[in-house]
Amino acid sequence: MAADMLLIMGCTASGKSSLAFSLAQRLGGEIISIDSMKVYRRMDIGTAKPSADRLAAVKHHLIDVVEPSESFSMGKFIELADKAIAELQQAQRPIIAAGGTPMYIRGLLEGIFDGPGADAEIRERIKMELDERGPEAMYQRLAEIDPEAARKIHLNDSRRIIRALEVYELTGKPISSFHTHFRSGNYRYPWQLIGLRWEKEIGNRRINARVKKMVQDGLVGEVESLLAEPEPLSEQAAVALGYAEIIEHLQGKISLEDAVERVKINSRRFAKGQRTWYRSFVGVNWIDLQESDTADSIADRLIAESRYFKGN
RNA sequence: AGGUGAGUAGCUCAAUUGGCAGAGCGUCGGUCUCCAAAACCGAAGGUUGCGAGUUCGAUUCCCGCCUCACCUG
Repeated sequence: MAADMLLIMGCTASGKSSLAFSLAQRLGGEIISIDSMKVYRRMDIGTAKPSADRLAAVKHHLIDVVEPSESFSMGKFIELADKAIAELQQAQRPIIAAGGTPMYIRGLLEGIFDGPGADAEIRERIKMELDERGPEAMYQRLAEIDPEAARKIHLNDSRRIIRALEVYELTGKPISSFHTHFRSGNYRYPWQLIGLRWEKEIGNRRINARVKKMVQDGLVGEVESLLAEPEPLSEQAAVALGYAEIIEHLQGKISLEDAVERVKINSRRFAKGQRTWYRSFVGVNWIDLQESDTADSIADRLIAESRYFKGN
């Protein structure tokens, strides 16, 4: 019988990581992080990475896999996650995937289209052309080569226009011809999907408390030392929540107080986006959390409900 | 106490010579297939501090009051 596969989703600061840790300990499993920012080394405090103790106690995959100066993508994530899953399945070990990057979750669940990955060089060139000639011209070009994609992409959405043109340049085929599955509800692995959710007011309070603690734990110092590294931060790492705002502060653009406030607001916005994504996932068992709940108590409860753990 | 300035959306502020009260941010909803903690789209939200006056019509002009900030004593 295949090993258990659990996937935990939830908004930022909902307690996913702690639950994953408790479950992994109890089940003797390993954790796969589904997080576009915890992949960066030395970005620990602001990404709410598990503590060194926890990382030592339970094997975590997809954490600290790239330098802050490197770029990362959903494609790389899926490649690495698939590899880790294959190894764990081979070893018959329970897999607990947990994380809050919704698009990565979707990609892990349903896969991405079988086409070309990101090409920074081409992307950069198209972007320059867009800046020069304006979005209308690029949108017009897209409409000619791929009317279907043009219908779905807004004129102002230059990010997706660029990506569509990039794929066309790389393959000679419209990006819409690659789009097949995604949001199909057909999952590539037999996951048990678990969602953690708080009443919104409580969730916001948890976010504020977490941000406050990050600052107390030395977020500013962490950002300072990242900026002092010889290699500059990659575009992605530099826009990470909690980092972008502190960078602005360190550049003298805003006060620390304002920066921290922005981190809170942006975290709330992020949580809102996560909620929107999660509504579209099929088959999630949502747990409505109470303030008396702890990661351990929920883990115990889940394990007691044997429906989640056929394999043990 | 006197002087000056300001009170307009949850917040910061716009609104030609009086002429349908707007923006940014936030909030809410949505999109999302190799940058996604990104990017983009949409919506709601106002007794213009209170009261009276002039006027066809007042956020705008006149009068009184309240609140806040700064200055002077």
